[in-house]
Amino acid sequence: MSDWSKWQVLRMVAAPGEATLAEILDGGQSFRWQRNGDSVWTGIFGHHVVQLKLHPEGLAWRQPLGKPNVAADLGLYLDASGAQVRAIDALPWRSDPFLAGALSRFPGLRILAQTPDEALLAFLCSSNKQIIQIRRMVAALAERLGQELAPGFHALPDWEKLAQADAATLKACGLGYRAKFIQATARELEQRPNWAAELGALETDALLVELTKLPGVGPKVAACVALFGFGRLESFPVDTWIEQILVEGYALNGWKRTALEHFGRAHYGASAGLAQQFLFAAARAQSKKPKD
DNA sequence: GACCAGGTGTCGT
DNA sequence: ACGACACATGGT
Repeated sequence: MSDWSKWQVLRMVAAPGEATLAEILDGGQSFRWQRNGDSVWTGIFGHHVVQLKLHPEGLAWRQPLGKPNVAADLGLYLDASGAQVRAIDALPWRSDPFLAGALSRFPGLRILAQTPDEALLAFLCSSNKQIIQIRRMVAALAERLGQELAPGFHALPDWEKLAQADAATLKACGLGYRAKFIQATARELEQRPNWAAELGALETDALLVELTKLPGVGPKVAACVALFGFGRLESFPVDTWIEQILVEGYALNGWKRTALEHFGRAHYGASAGLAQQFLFAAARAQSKKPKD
């Protein structure tokens, strides 16, 4: 265990409450956060280790002693300035009661500003897995191959490290058949240390095309990497949850995933990905309730 | 033991 | 282009 700094306050526009904070940190966009006993969250973003807890004006945070101050980076990561509040207001909730219902359930919900590398590695692990299992795979990769940032806390490994990892190590991370996708993508990207900047210069549709060329990256993973890693709020990932909730909410029986992705981007517009995050949260909350 | 999991790649038609 | 199936592993 580390020694921690004093708690400090990060002021936030649209500060989240307890349920929304849980959805932000453990709702399937990032897989690097864990809830400790007393509603304290411990997580890693970039090369920073942080603890968070609720605060009326935003969030309280602290970090291991002796590290560069994370306040500025944390504010960007959590969109403390509330840029996404305006993007949410631009969604068509005034004419769409179904969307309005989802938005009202999780006030303060937002997209975290992960790095492209983190989003790509995590969502390469995501296919055909539950969120808790993805988190364990990512944690295992960090622990075995990532740089130690503070006692017991590891950054994610870079692509070079992943490309060089032996099969036994990857197998021990519980990746299953995803191990070969991760290694193949790592071997491409270790040759392209500037890949994120290169792809980041592209328009979103071109970005999606390029991401899909990587082994193990199909339409859904590409959309997640664009949304969560490159901050493309118009990107609209369609997974089993979104498929189900769109079909039910808009009576789109028989629509396939590519068609639903087009529907989402056309109907929700420039911040369709944000709408997606609220719908995803609402769908999962619904399924946890007892059956009616 | 069967079924499913924030899908993708590969094969049939 | 569309549908079915295999894929590794573990259980919100």
